[in-house]
Amino acid sequence: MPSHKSTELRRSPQRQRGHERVAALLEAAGACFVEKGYEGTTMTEVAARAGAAIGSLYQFFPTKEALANALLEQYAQAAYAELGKFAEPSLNWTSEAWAEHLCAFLIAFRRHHPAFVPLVESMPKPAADGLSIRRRLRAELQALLARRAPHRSDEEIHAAAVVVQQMMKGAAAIQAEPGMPGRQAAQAQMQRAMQVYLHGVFGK
Amino acid sequence: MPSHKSTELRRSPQRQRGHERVAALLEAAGACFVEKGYEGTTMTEVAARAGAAIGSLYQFFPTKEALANALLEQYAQAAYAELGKFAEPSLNWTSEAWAEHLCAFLIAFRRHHPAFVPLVESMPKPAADGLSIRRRLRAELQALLARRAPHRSDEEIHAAAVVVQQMMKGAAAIQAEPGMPGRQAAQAQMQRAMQVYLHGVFGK
Amino acid sequence: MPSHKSTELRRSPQRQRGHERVAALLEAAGACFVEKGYEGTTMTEVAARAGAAIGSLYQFFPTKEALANALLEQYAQAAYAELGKFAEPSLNWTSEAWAEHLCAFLIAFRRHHPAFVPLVESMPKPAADGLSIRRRLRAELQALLARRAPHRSDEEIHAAAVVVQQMMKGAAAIQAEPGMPGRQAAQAQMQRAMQVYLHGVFGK
Amino acid sequence: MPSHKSTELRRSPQRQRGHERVAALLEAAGACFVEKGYEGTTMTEVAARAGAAIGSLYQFFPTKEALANALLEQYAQAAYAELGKFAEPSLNWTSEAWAEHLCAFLIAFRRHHPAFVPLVESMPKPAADGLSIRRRLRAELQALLARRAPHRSDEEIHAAAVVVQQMMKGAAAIQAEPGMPGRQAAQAQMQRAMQVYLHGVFGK
DNA sequence: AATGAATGAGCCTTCATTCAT
DNA sequence: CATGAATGAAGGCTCATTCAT
Repeated sequence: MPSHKSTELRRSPQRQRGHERVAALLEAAGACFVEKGYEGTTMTEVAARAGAAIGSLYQFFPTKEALANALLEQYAQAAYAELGKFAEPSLNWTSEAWAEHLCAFLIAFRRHHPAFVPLVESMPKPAADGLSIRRRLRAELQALLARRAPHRSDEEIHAAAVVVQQMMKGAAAIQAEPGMPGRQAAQAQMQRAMQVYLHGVFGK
Repeated sequence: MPSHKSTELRRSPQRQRGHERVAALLEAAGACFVEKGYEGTTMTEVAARAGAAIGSLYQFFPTKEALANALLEQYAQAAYAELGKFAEPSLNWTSEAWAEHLCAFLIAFRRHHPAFVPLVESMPKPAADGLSIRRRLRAELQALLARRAPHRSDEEIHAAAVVVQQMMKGAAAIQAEPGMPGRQAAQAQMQRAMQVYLHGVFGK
Repeated sequence: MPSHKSTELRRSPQRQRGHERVAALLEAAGACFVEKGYEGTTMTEVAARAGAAIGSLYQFFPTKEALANALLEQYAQAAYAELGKFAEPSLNWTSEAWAEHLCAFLIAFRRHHPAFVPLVESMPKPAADGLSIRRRLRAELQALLARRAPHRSDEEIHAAAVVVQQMMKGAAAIQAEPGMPGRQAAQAQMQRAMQVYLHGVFGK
Repeated sequence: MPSHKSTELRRSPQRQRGHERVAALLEAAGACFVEKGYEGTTMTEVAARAGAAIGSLYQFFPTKEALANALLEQYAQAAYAELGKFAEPSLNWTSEAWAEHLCAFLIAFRRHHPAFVPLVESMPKPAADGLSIRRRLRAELQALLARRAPHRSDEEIHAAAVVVQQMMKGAAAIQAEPGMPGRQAAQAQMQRAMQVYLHGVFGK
């Protein structure tokens, strides 16, 4: 088996296919987790859904848990990146804008990554790897708030971040509830509650 | 109007011994669900933990799902009863008192019934029997708020109930987070957020 | 607890109830066996169907097998009695009458005791108690034929009894087949085949 | 037109090893069904008897029922093929030859596939897939008879096929009865009865 | 005698994971 | 790297039968 000089090019298409495979597998996994939850999802089904053999799946993800964590990590990166975009503009936002953007952010995030909540809720061990996603997002939130309200102590900012995060979850939960009668109104109220709260935090 | 199969006991205990057994089984189930979640809990282990044979467990609960639903129903009854006690006194409460009592209520409820959240979150089908617990509690909340703020329309009250419920969940979530640094402060802030919101609802 | 002189009368109602119980249990068992077969029938269901407690059932029938055998024995008695009625009149029957009566007999028997076939076919051990029903009926058939064709040797009569019995089963099977197109015609042909055969047996 | 679930293999073997496994499993299943009947047979035992793990068995047969149906289908194919061989030669057979061949056919079939009868008799649902084996064989018989007795109407041929099939069963039943005294003679008589009947059908 | 709770061996089936090809 | 057969521990559930009340 002679190896020419451009070995890397030779393997490139292989890597290419590898990436596609991994992407397909993660996507299939996401779909399964949404529909069946963590326990209800079988490795066999994930593989089948991605058009891959079960052996292939295990070549990339040594464990079901690893598969789930990879998905979670992917989501975390996306969330982190998205939230990071708020750094600059948020300095000038009113409390209304803050509430609006934060709520919209989590709602959109959950829509784009529908497997996130089911996975977090149904996994046996809540992602022991490093800091949990929620903790990481809270830290980011904290940094955002700190820049906007520099007169507040670290403790105050931390508490505010915690509260705001819970309210974001509330907003997202309202959004997700299927067939709720006055969802629009409730959603608006939730957002208003956050705005009022932030007003107090930012205010003189 | 026969009650739903999934909540029903296969046979209701008709002797002294039977009632004791059922109670012991439910308690054991609760403990297991807390520790392992729904899927992670084994019928065999539940039975063993209750000092009963596996067959005895199935004598009363035809299915693992039925067992979980029975537990959930029990919790629902307890929550409903507890919240009902607020009916009278809440008429004179300030918004501070409302926030305090509501937060304390859910925190205490979760402490007394630790299996509630894990069960709700990890069960495959979120308790299809009748109205879900959360919906039922929301209705109760709505009734409470309606009496306190009679000048608000039904829609406004409903939205407020939804928001308050989410904030209660937020408070409970903060309380439950293990080893969070400034939990006290965050908790206080969460409660304050609810108070401020309710103040607006109850209006001048 | 004073026992007066007429103890028997005292107990009579009890015996009466006992008989009713047994009858009800056997009937319930028959119905279950028809619908579910031997293995598919549960002692619990039999008891429930008879409006009795499971313990009651076991008071009369120590075993599921015993229950089935009791039923079978009951059927055997009925069949035996019925066939016995042919002894006198059959001496003057033509071969047509023989074929007609014999076919009609088994068909009627199966209609009146629908559990018979399912039970015989689905029981693990084909009723080891004494001679099997089929063997007993064959003996009776043999006796009947022997009186009608005294010029035939025992061996000939035995073979004829075997053949006739199989043809009776054939006729009954045809009758039982649900929704067969030309059942009437097939039935008639089966009967005719038996008649032709018997004609040969009886013939000079 | 996807074939019925109950007969289908969960996955068809795609490698050498797979085919061997399936064959071994079917054979083991046959042996078990003969000895214990459908209900009495354990999947575990089938697997063990085939020298396979329980998981391997389920890799190919998703259900105990599917396993039994696969076996039945295999038998049906064999019977069909065998009976098909009669097409040509049977045109010149005498009624004696017909009776002899037909009886011999079923007897040989049952000897070669001893699981057939126990399976048919002890399965809960008599093989709902497509036409039952018996119905299929009857159709084949009908075709055979139609060619030999073209002067008979369809109705007559159908009835004859039904009757002949029952007599074949009778012959096989006699053959199968263990330790019957004059089996040879009875067998001969059964065959003779069929011959006489066919003589009438064929005769002008 | 009647009742119904108790028992536990055993059944069918699933599924994460491994490994030979 | 891909493939798919192999593995077997474990889980949910059934049911004939026993026994205390």
